[in-house]
Amino acid sequence: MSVRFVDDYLLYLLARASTEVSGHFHKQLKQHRLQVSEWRVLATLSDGDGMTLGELADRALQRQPTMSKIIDRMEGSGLVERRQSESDRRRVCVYITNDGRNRVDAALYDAKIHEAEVLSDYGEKEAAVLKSVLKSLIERNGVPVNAD
Amino acid sequence: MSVRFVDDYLLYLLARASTEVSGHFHKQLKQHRLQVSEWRVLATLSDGDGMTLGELADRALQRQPTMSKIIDRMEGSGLVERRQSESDRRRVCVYITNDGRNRVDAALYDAKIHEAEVLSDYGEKEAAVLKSVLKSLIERNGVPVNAD
DNA sequence: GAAATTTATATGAAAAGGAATATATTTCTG
DNA sequence: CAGAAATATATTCCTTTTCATATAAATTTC
Repeated sequence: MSVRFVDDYLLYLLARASTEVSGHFHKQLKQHRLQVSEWRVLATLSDGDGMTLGELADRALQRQPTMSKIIDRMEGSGLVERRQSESDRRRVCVYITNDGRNRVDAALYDAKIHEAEVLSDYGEKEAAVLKSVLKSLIERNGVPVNAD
Repeated sequence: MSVRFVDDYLLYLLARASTEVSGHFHKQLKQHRLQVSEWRVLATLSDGDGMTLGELADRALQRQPTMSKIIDRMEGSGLVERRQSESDRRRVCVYITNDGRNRVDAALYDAKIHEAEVLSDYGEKEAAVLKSVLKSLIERNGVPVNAD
């Protein structure tokens, strides 16, 4: 019973764990009529409005041109709105609308429950260690995201 | 300095860690002229040919119709080939060609170096714990993948 | 301070992905 | 064993993403 390469390969384990764990929640998102990318935008904005489009792209794990189009759609469906920055007119900041706020609040509620369910398989300390290792992987391998 | 929701949200940490850690390697893949999905197919097949298209889709984190198209492309570029199963003619098994084998071997070489680099930030024990937690997340949240 | 460079976002064409469904084969049921 | 149900893959149509590049504003350089 040999172990396949991928079954012990870190990048695969990360990708697969992310996919599997997210799977259930992504189904719930459909009940909120939210796409995964829309959810990520709203969740990212949920506790800090007015982020630039570029920063939003980084945080929501999308490329900049993709984010432009995601915001196009979300603006069209009334979830967010663009406002040009006054200090730097190249920049476009994105804000949640009241509608968007209501939608994301409902989804956030489910997200927290789901996360608690996933983590209920582990002890409190174990969960903390998992998160902290993930954060360190992000820090050490990612582009720094503006440490303010 | 409040902590944003997403910055401590397990699903986000998983997705982000996966994206960031894989980022560097995915750039290397370009030098091998391999797409991420192609790499995943080849890596999955690399130590066990002749998997059905459906099983391959599960393991390579793709949906079945998507995998049909990926295999179309890869067959076109000579990386793999389809063979109909004799015992069950609905099934299509996928095999690496010699060309595909050479390409994946080169990429596997880089993958192992890259993984070692990422893990070099951690102790041997710490790395083992990380992988084992990821495996348990996969097991507990995923559809069982045929425990043979 | 004008030209060159850099930075931020948008756009267009092409590739890839997704949902629903068609097709073919096998298995189950009475 | 015939018909129904289930399973495996392919296909169609449509949406989303990507790559390359355009546009516009700010910053740097001389």
